[in-house]
Amino acid sequence: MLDSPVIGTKMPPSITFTLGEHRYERSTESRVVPAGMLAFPAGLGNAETLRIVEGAVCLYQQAGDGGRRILDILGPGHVVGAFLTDLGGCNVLALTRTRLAAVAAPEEPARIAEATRTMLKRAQSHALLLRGNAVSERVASCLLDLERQFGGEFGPGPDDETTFTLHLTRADLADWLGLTLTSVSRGLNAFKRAGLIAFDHPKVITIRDREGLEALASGQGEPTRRRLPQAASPAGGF
Amino acid sequence: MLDSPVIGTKMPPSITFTLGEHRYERSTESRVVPAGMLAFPAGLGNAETLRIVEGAVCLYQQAGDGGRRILDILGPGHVVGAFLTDLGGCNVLALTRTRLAAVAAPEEPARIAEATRTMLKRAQSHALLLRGNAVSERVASCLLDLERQFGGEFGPGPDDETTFTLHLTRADLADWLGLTLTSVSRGLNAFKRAGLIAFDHPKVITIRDREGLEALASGQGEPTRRRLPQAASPAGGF
DNA sequence: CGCAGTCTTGAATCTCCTCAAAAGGCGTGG
DNA sequence: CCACGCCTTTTGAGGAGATTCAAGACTGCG
Repeated sequence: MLDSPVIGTKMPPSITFTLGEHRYERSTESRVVPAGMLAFPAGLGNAETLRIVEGAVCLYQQAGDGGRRILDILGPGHVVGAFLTDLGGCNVLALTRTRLAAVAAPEEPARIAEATRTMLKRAQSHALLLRGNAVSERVASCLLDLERQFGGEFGPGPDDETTFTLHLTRADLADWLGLTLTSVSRGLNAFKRAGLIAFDHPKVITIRDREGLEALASGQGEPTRRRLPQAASPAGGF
Repeated sequence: MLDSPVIGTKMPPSITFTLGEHRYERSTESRVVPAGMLAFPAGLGNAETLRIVEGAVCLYQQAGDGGRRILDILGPGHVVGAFLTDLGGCNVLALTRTRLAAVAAPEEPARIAEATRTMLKRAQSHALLLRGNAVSERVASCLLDLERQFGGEFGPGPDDETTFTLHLTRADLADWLGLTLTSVSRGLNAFKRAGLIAFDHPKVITIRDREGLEALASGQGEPTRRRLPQAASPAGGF
């Protein structure tokens, strides 16, 4: 298991303790959660609102048949808390070693309101993405989102290329995007062959042609399976 | 165009005025918007927060190519306002003659916060619906949602059947559900043949077998095209 | 080194979409 | 009142894309 060293040099004194089989680290300012662990385990102060400082989490629902249903992937800057998990019986799972900072009490209500708006917008965008888009559009869109969230990790490379770590498996990606594992893999490799992205290790992605991906993500690409009907009636009457 | 008579007998004195080519009706307590008209036209006091008293509206984005992208359908009880439309450049369109009541100033912030949470939950549910479900599941789920929202119109019929008015065209439904017009029509008629629903007029739907629809909506029905991959890794690791 | 999990790739099937045409409903005007 | 046109809805046939099933390659770990 991870040794949970304190990252950075100016961290306040922290305490490390064990809950179940996992070790948590906590201080007055931030908390570190190892990969694969819930960010809000029972007994850790569930009511807290936390801001992701580094790492990645996924917001998911536990389906009845044991499968996960990933609602969103959140990186640094996003605010999570009971206001999210209470909404639909969701969980917040750390996809990698994630550091979270408590949101100060005086500004907590405003942060929660802002985060709720942000999540609503993301959920609407995601619904639109899933509404009628082909594999290539879904994969392109999610790559761009993940790049925006995690692209700062290694800094920009030559020729405006960005490399980031994919914290999800192909199966997770498929779950999030409403596709199958094989379709995601095919999509990623098609992009790779087309020179839009590059990857040697399946979890380290380099964006090589952002404009090309954006064109695909917005449905401007070659006319693949468009599920959009012709424009609706001008005045949706009865 | 409609004559905009005041519905009900205990309405407060109202004023009627014309904006563009449409006639609006307004009072200190409520406002009536005809079908096909925006609920927040410029010049009508955009900043107001309104609660739907009766009728139906759709929340949609105007796509670049002129098509609509319907995000949600909202019936009585839902709260709409600038907090929604500002989020993603959306519009709120009345699908039928709709009466809206202003939310009183003292309780407005709380209502907005509550409505934002409600809309987030709806958006997440919708994304999950669109994430991996077949035509029958999408149509069944949306019928149940519309029944919950508009089923009180005619009251329950015999044998627990509920009849409601479908304020949307098949094209609108297809847009909302990420399908095509023909697929929606096929789905509805398949349900009709199966005895799950009934309709003579295409806009007046009777729910005849709610449990059957619920089984379909939750994916418990006959194993149609399930896009769910096998359960993800237990600890989503790297 | 072997194992378990992940990722890639191939072939066949199936669902849904596209294109197309006909039927039904509604308002307008004769 | 009926005929006409427009829009909506229904239904059919064919094809494209994604899924399913299945096998093999790769990675990381014990």
